[in-house]
Amino acid sequence: MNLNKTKRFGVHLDVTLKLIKQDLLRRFRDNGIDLTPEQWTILSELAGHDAIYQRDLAANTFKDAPTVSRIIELLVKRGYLLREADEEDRRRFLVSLTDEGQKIYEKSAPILYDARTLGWTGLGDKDYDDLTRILGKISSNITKNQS
Amino acid sequence: MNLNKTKRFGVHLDVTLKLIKQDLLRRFRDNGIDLTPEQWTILSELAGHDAIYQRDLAANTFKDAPTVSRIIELLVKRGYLLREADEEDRRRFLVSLTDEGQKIYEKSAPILYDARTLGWTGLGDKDYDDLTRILGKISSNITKNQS
DNA sequence: ATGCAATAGTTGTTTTAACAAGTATTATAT
DNA sequence: ATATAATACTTGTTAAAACAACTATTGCAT
Repeated sequence: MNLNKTKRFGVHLDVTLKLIKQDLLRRFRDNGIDLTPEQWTILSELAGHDAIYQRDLAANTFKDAPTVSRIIELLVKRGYLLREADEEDRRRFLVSLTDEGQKIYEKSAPILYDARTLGWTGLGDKDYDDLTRILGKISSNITKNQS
Repeated sequence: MNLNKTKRFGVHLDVTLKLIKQDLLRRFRDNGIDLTPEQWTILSELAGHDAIYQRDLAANTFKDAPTVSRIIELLVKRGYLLREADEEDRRRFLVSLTDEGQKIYEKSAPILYDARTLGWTGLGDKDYDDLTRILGKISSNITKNQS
């Protein structure tokens, strides 16, 4: 029951993630790209594929349905995404990149590259393995306990 | 310029932190505690001290002034915090826990303990050192580059 | 001593996220 | 075959965060 003896991993993650997102947002802005990190996540998920169901977009990006719905709505409004009803199941919507969306994705890719490269300076493959292992363990500890 | 060769550490942090916050929120809710993780951060920062300036609360929790202002407003409304003007400098406000605030903090502490303990299951001191070192390095990489 | 800059905090707007509740469509059970 | 359940998505509400713009107070320069 002594809180001081527990590992305060949440705070560390919170602070670092905040910095990462602020940094990326600033880099986008400085390069005339009007995208948030979250919007970029959706674009990058679509960049590899032809068209994706909103459902799968949500699952792949670990966002919930309402959040994905609103991000898509916003990106459609800006001309980056196309949303069309599925023929076979009219509950579903297929989402894909427009030419504009592809263009902005390609423009943003080198910025992501720079941000990641700089953020990872002084760290190696072993560190990445450790980080993903530890974060994966925390995640599975939480999700396994919930079911 | 090849994005695939960079380390995608941001996504991992994002997903894990989301799970941690969802888990904590659910635990609070299940125990009849109406607090968000962010509100808890403010309470816990105050728990050790007599009274703190909003300015320092913001710095210590890595939140910006408007965010802290609104969280405090909310917690004052619920009777957990006291906000009073500083005598010497009337721009400043001193924030402190009320008895109710102290009570809810003490009620939430064991929940934090449980959440942290479970989240860290199967991980050790060396892992914690690695995690904090890696996250600290990423943070300093970003902040040093900005100045 | 006055003007100007700096500091502390608030307010407005937008985005993301969580949650609850809603609609529309499809699947399933009896 | 029809009622019910499940699925896909939307809408409303609240909170947190980022940013810009604002008020009020204090510090500083000349």
